[in-house]
Order: sequence, then C-alpha cells, then structure tokens
Amino acid sequence: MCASSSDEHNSDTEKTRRYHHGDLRQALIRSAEALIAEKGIAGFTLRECARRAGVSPSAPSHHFGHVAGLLSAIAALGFSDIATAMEHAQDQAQGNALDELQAIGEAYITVAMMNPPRFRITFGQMPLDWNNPELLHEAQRAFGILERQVRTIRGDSGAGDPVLDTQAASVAAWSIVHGFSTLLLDGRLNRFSVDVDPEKSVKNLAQKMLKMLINGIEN
Amino acid sequence: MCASSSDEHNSDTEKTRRYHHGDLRQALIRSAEALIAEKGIAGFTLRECARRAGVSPSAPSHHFGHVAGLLSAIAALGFSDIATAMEHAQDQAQGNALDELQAIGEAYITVAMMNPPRFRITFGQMPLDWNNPELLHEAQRAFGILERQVRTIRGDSGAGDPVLDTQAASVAAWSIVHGFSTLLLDGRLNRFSVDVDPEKSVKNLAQKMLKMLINGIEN
DNA sequence: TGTACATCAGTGAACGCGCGTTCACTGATGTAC
DNA sequence: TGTACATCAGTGAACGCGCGTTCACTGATGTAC
Repeated sequence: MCASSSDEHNSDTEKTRRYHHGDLRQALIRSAEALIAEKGIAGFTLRECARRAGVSPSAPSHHFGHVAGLLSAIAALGFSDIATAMEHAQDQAQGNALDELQAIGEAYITVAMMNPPRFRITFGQMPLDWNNPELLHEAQRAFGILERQVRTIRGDSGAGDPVLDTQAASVAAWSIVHGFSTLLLDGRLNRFSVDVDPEKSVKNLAQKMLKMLINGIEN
Repeated sequence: MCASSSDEHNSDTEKTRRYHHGDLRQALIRSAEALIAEKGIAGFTLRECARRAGVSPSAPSHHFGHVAGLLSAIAALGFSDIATAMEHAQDQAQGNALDELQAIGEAYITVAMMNPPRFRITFGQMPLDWNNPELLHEAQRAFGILERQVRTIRGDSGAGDPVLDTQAASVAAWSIVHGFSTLLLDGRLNRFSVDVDPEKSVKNLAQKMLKMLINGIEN
C-alpha cells in the first residue's frame, strides 16, 4: 500500500531484510519478468522467483495462493498495458477513424516490444486463473477497444447487418498485430525474413503492414 | 524403416513388447502430441511420453539424444506440413496470384487446426535445436513459399525497388494467419470475440480476414 | 544353408536435483481504550 | 501518551514427487563367409 517506503531500509541491495517486505507483490512481479526474460517461459519457477526477490521459498504461495495467482496478476497487467496504450493512441490520433485503428495496432506491437516477458506471460501458454476478476476485466477491456474502433469505421451503429464483417475486421486486426508481435518476440522474423534488427525498421515494417490491412478493411 | 510391420506383434494393445520397438520414432512423436493435446505445453515431459509409448524411461533420450531432439523432429514435421499444404493450395488455385495467396493463407490456418499440439511445438516456446538440419530446411521451405508468392503478386522480378514492400506484405500475410491460428488454438477468440465455435464459421472468418488483407496488398 | 560375430536399439536401475505447497511458527503492524 | 491485543505478512523446515540423463547391460538383427 505504501508506494514509497519512508524508512531507512528501502534498498534491496542492503542485506537488511525486513520481516514484512513492504511490497512483495511488486517484487515478485519484477523478479518473475526478469526470470522469464532471461530463461524463457520454460525456465520459470516459483522458487527461483522468490530467490531473486530475496524472500523465502514459501512467500509467493503465501501471497498469491498458487503459481497461477502470480502469473494471472502479471497477465492482468499485460492486458491493462495494452488497453491503456491503445486508448492513449486512439486519443492522440483523434479524428480519422482509420488513423485511429492504425495507431491502436501500432500501440499493441509497441507494448509487446517494451516488455516481452509480460507479453509472453499474457499470451504464452502459462497456467492462468481465468476466475481472477482483474484478469478478466482487463482482457475484455482491451478487446473491447479494438472492436469498438472497427465498428466505428464500418459505420455500424448497432442496427446494421454487417455485424459479421465487423467481427472479421476486428479479428483480422487483432490477428495481424498479435501474430507480428509473437513472431518478432520469438525471433522467427529474424530467422526467416530479411533483417528486422534495427528497432526503427521494425516499427516501420509494422506500420506498412497495418496500412495494408486497413487499406483492405476500408474497401 | 519397415513402414508396415509384417509380423504378428504389430498391435500396441497387445502387451507383447518386443525388445526392438520397430518404430520408436513414430511412437514417441505420436505420444508426445497426444500428451500435449491433453495436458498442454507445460504438461509435457519426456518420461510421460515414454510411458505412453510403452517404452523405458531412457528410450527417448537414447533415440533422440535429448528432449530438444524429439521436439525438433516434431517441429520439422510441423513446418513440413505447412509447406506441403501451402504448395498444394498454390497448385489448386493456379492462375490468379492473389487467389493463390488467399489459398496459401487458408492452408496455413487449416494445418494449425488439424494438429494443434504439433503447431504448438513448432511455434510455442519449447526448446528446439536449430542446428537440426531437417528443422532448418523445412522452416525455410515454408517461409520461402509465402515470400515467393508475394513477390509474384507485386511483379517483383528481382530488379525492382519495391523490395521492402514485398517484405512487408510477406510478413503481413504470415502475421495474420499466424496470429489467427495462435489466438484460435489458445481459445482467445472464443473468450473475447463472438462465438466462432462451429468449425464452418471459423474457416469462413479466416477467409474474410484474408480477403481484407489481400485487398489491401493489391492496392 | 548354417554359423560367428559386429552392430544396433532399447533396458532398467540409479544419479542428483529442484520443484510447489503445507504447516506451525514468529515478528511486525495498527487499532482500541 | 502508553499499553494490550488481534491481525496480518512472511518464515523455514519438511512433505512427497517426478524429472532428464547416465551407464553398464542385453536381446535382436543382419552380414560375411
């Protein structure tokens, strides 16, 4: 609860471990992401996570109930990041609905690139607890933004019949940005496509790609 | 080597286990896929695999060297399936290059749906051995087909300057079919999009989606 | 056709290991009076 | 301001477990003569 600890023991590097950590949740989330960034999804274990957070092996279970609890908390953040970034992009591009969709798509990819382990936890095949209300809420929020945007483009005010096309367009947009993010983070593009190493050219590539799709949605 | 065993012990259900299995490779591949289909990617272990194949715990290591050996063999099949299906689709749709790309994209998704565990091994984050020549070859073959097709569409006879656009279009096509397959197999579409349960509507959705993209690539 | 023998494919016991979770506990916190 | 006490957050030892790989081995296969 106390975001900034005002006492003298706020440094992790100091060996002075307090009995009450203060922000175990954040510490575990950070160490989980660092661990996955380093060892990949298969290298993740609760115990190693605790070790890195400088905390007893049972602490994570105590705090989150079970592995899925910690991972679900992180996945909720993952969806939240995406939703928030997409909302922001939408606002920035205000005006043309197609430009907004473009901006939303780019935001999705940017979020994935900015925190790969979080993206992997969110969309990899880790055990998540879909009864976690926060996780569910953030996930629905993210997809909702995308879908509403597409609906706007198609002039689908509710009564129209092109409902199915709206669905197809939403799924198309989600698929293309999700597929790109996945292939990129997993190093598949580097392996088979031309070099997409320099960060600038990745964003460029993503932009062009999205433009093609949106061009097609527009009809 | 002997594809059809001509002796009396060819049934797995019979408890008569021979010392030399005859086709351990196939048996392990089958049991690995069945295991992953049932328990997911996190539930995969070499030992359980061996157990299901009715073989000693050390047999997989003996045959494939290490876990990554077995998984890489399966991933090679995954890429091979995709490449072969795409080639076939290409032939069927012969004529219009855009129709061919559409057919190729649909084939990718169909392959993913036909053997989900294989697709997961191929593209999930399992430990693969990229020094495995078969794996490398099949992977390159698959991407090559896609890329050549896009090059044909753009009239890119080699000397042209729109090289970057060809790259973008290839990556866009790969991204959209890959993203769709991934989201579908992981049950994300069911969770957030409208119901895509009946198999027919999935193919329909994929078709529409691809049409949108190709429409955009065409300019 | 028969025998000797090298090669190969799979065995099974053992290795050392680290895992997620449980449980009774203890040290810190904050509230009531 | 000070004291008593309930609540809470994290401890640390222990649980039972199944893992991937190794190693010396053995049973089957196929080839040479």
